[in-house]
Amino acid sequence: MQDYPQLRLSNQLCFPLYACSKELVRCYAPLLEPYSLTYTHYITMMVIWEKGEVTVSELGKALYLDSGTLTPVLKRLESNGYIKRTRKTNDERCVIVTPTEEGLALQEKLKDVPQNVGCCLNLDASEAATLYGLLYKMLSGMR
Amino acid sequence: MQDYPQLRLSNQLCFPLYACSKELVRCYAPLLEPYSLTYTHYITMMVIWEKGEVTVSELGKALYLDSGTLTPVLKRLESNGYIKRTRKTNDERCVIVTPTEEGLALQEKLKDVPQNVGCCLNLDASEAATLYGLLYKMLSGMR
DNA sequence: TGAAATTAAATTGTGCACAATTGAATTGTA
DNA sequence: TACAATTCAATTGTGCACAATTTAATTTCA
Repeated sequence: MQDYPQLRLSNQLCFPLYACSKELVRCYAPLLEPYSLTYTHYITMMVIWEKGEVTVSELGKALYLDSGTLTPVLKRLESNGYIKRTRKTNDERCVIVTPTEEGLALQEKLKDVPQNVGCCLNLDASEAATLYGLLYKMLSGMR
Repeated sequence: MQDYPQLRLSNQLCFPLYACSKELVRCYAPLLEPYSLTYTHYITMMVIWEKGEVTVSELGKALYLDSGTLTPVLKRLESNGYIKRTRKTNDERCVIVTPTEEGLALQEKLKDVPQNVGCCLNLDASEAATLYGLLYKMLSGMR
């Protein structure tokens, strides 16, 4: 049946990447759900916390997401009271996203999430660092 | 704005994993599209080629997917003529998936896909092997 | 200056992914 | 043997992700 070894699932690099990513996102769900956040909301908030104010396209570059994904995500974050969306006064095309007080307060509530997820990772610190480096190296060649 | 360093995007291991996975799936799209396949179809066919015949739940275990995802994927693979779906005669609950001639013939057509994707990876063989090992180690602790 | 080109975000349409539920078949066991 | 529990796939509902298109604002430049 299997004519080419390179077409075996166990010979793919892409597959464990795909599976790990999904499983890891699933680990976050129960930790974020109490705040009505999904994983995508969570990483979006990270960029907003860091930059203070950011346009949709800047968010897209940071997160590798386009407006088709971000627009509904941002609408929901806004309706949940975590962010404000306004237009730039000197360029009405751009939407500026800023955190609300409640959005900033999320940091305190979520500060233990990374550690809690890290625990179910089965990697030691040095392995995690190696993995991190390889993933960013790979990413750098892909866009 | 950023009160906790552990909540910075650049301090997450999950994020490059998530981004890499998405970008890599995107690399496959143009290579698979001529055969009306998505990435999910492609990895599903890999398991079918390898096992020759396989139930939906076996596919789910191999691919980390549930029937909610697989049922529509398998229906489409069937309507495209790549697989057959039948019920086990001794257990009518189970659906058995087998490749058609056309489904088997896909292997020849797709045999260069792994190499073509591998080229845009920016990793040498030893780095890829390290990454592979770490991802499977991580996966092993997650389910 | 004014038309063409570009840019930004939103919209539309398709498909994946998963939780939860359903319904049918099978298995376990009292 | 009957009935409860389990298993399997399908269904339902929600949300992400992305390609392609649209609409509006801005910029370029003839």
